[in-house]
Amino acid sequence: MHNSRNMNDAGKLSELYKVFGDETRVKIMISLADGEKCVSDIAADTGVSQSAVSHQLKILKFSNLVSGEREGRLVTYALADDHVRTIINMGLDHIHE
Amino acid sequence: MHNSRNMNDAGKLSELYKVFGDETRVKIMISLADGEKCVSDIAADTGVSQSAVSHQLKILKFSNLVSGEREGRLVTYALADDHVRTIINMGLDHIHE
DNA sequence: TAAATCCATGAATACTTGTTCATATGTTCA
DNA sequence: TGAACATATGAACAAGTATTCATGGATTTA
Repeated sequence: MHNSRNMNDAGKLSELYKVFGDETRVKIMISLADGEKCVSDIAADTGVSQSAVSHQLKILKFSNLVSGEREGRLVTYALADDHVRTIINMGLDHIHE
Repeated sequence: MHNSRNMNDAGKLSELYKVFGDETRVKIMISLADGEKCVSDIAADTGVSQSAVSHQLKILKFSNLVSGEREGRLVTYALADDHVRTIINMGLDHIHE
């Protein structure tokens, strides 16, 4: 017997976790957990090309996991809220146990 | 500057979340959060074909997110531990906020 | 043992998605 | 305004993966 509330949740939940399911995006979020950074610094920190970082930042921003703000010719990105940090940290705990 | 510990973590972390990033697998885990079930009951509960359920259960078991045990001609699956339940519930909290 | 039931699995297909490459847009400064 | 720098973006390509279909393997029971 289907539970439509849960089934609906399953779709939303998988969409959320799908965003965390990419190494580049996780690298970006771990990098930002250190503090806000501009795109080129993220690229340097993660070893991912500027273009790839920019593409992934767009996805992260659309998913409300990071926020971006232009400051001059730089655009500074930051984790959207502590929830993101919590999800990352909980995963790290799971891995390290 | 790369931090090899974090970069390594990023890979493991994304692998973990990737497993949660599929609607069918989330449906299965939500179904199992209700209690252990055999494959055909999971299929009925989620509306996913027996074959697809079986394929995904294999992935979930390999990832140590569920455990399976044959009992006669049935095979009963259950969530591996409370950690899985926690990850699911945390995601649900995030979605419902 | 034969039939029925339950589950697993391999192959094929279709779909999604992440990266690269080239280039466009936006911003500062000389 | 032109040059240089920072970021964004579209197209194309490649890689990964979830489902279906058909079938094989395992277990019970008549």
